[in-house]
Amino acid sequence: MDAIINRPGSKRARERQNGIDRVIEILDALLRTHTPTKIGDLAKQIGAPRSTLYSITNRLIDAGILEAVGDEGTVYFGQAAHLYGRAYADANPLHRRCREALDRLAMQTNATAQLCALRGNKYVVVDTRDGSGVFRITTDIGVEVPIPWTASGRLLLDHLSAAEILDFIPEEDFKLPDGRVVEANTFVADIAKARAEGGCITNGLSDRFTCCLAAPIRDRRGIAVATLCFIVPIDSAPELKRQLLDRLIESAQELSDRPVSSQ
Amino acid sequence: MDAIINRPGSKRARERQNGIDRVIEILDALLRTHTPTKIGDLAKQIGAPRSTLYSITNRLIDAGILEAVGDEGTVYFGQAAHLYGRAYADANPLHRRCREALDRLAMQTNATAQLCALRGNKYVVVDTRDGSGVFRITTDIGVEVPIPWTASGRLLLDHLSAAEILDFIPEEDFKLPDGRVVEANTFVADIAKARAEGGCITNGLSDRFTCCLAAPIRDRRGIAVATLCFIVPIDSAPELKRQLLDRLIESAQELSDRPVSSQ
DNA sequence: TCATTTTGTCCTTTATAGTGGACATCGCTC
DNA sequence: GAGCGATGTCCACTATAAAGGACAAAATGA
Repeated sequence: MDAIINRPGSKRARERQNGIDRVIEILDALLRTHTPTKIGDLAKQIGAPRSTLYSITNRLIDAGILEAVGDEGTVYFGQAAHLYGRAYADANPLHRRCREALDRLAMQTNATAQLCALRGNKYVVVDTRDGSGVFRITTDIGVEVPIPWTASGRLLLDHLSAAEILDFIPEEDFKLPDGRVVEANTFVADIAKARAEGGCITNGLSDRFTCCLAAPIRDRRGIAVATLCFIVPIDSAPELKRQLLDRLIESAQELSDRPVSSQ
Repeated sequence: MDAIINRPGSKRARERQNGIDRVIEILDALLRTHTPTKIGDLAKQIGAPRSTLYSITNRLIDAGILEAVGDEGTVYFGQAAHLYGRAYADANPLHRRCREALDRLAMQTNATAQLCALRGNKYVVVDTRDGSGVFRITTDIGVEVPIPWTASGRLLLDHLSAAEILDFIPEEDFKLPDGRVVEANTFVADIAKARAEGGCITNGLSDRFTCCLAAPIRDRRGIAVATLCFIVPIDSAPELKRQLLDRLIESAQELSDRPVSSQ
C-alpha cells in the first residue's frame, strides 16, 4: 500500500504459469538481457516451454509490443512499447520536471546527469543526459544494478531501519564487480551519513574510474523516490565535486514535494 | 510476412477473451485515451467484466507496467513501460539515427521536427523535437490520427495500389476535423504526386493554422517505413517551406537504406 | 558425408483463469 | 433519508490456453 517495492524477479517456480505472468517475465528478461534474443533462449531463461513462448511472442509482435529484429529469429521491444513509455514519461509530472532538470544540469556542467530510482531491490538509471565532456562511462537506462554499488543506493533506502536495509538487499549484491565486498555495517553507516548530509559521493565503487554524486528527490512523507546524480572522472578536483553536489542537492530539493504541511 | 500492418483496434467481439489480449486492449485503450483512467471506465471501453479488469490491472501494477495515479482510483502507464520503451529506442538503429536527425533539424531551423509512422491503419507521431520558435500546435506522441489528415500519410502508403489504399483506410477517416471531406480520387492522386516529388506539403489540413512538410524514410525495398516532418505556421513564406522540405528530403534520404543492390 | 542441435509448427490434455454474478461500501443528488 | 450509481472484493463454473510432447526442416559441426 505504501511501498515503492515491486519485485520483478521474484522466483516462484509454479508448474503452470499464467499467460500474463509469462508476458511480464518475457519483458523483464528482455530488459535484463538488453539485447534482441532468440525465442529458444527466452524460453530457457524464464523456464517456459518453447511452444508457449512462440505463441505469446507472436501475439506480442502482432500488438507491436515486441518486434522481430533484423533477419534472424530474435525479438526485442517494439514501437508500441516505445509509445507506452513516452506516454508515461509525458504524463508523469515528476518525471517531466526531472527531465528538464537533467537538461539544465548536463548543459551547465558538461557532466553526465542521471535520474535514478529503485526497481524491485535493484537500482536502475531511469534517464540520462550525457554531458558534452568526453568522459562517459554510463550505465544503460533500465539495466538493474546492485544497490550497494551506487551513490544513489545510499540515499534511496533512507527511510528503512538497518535491519530492513539488510533484509531488502540480496546478500550477493554487496560484492562489488572487482571482487571487494561492502561491509554491511559500513553500508548502513554510509546511508545514515548520506541522509545527514543530504547527498552522497562515492569514488571508484562500481568501476575504478568514476565518481558518482547523488542527491535525493523526496515525496511528501520524506521518502526518497528517486535521485539526481552526476558521473564524473574520479580524479576531478574535490572542490568541483563539492560544487556539483551542491548543485544536485539544490535541484533535487526543488523537485521534492513539500514535507507534510500545506495540503 | 511482408506487411507493416498490425491492427491494434481490430474488433473481434469474442465471448471470452484471453488475458494477454486483455492486457493489449488495456494498454492500447490507455494510449488512445492518453490520460489516467478509472478501472470501471477501462472495463467499459474494452467491453470486459470489471472483475477481470481489477485482476489484470493489479498484476500489471505489481509488475510496474501500470501505476496507480495520484489519489483516486485511476491507472496509467508505469515506470517499467518507460524502461521498455527506452530499451526499444536505444536499441533500434533507425530510431537512434532519426532522433539525432530530429535534434539537428529542430536546432537548425527552429521549427518543430517530428518522426512519424503508421500504427495499424492510423498515423502516429513517434518522436518530436519542439523548435525554439513560439509556434507549437503539436500532436502528442502516440496519439492515432487518420491518415488523410496528414502530409506524412500521403507518403506512407506509397507502395500500395489505389484499391489497396482505399481498402486500408477506414471510410470515416476521410472526413477532416472541420467537416470537410477528402475526396478518394484526390487523395490517391496526392499520394502519386508526393511519391513523384519525394516529399509532401499540406496546408491547413488537420487544423487551419498549420502547414505540414514531410519526407519519406525508406527501407531496402523502397517502402516508406517512417517520415520526417516539420510543423510550421501556414502563412510561412513559400520559399521557406520549399527550403525546409528540401532539408527534410535530404535528411530522410540519408536515413533510408540503400535500395536493393549492395548486399 | 553423417550426426547433432535448433527452429518453427501442430496436437491433445487438463489445470486454471476469465466470467458474470452477488455483495457491502461509499459518495452523490434530490 | 431514500435512491442511485460507482467501487472494490469474493466466489463457483467451465471454456480455454499453457503444457509437453512429437515432428519435419534447417542449421551446425565433426
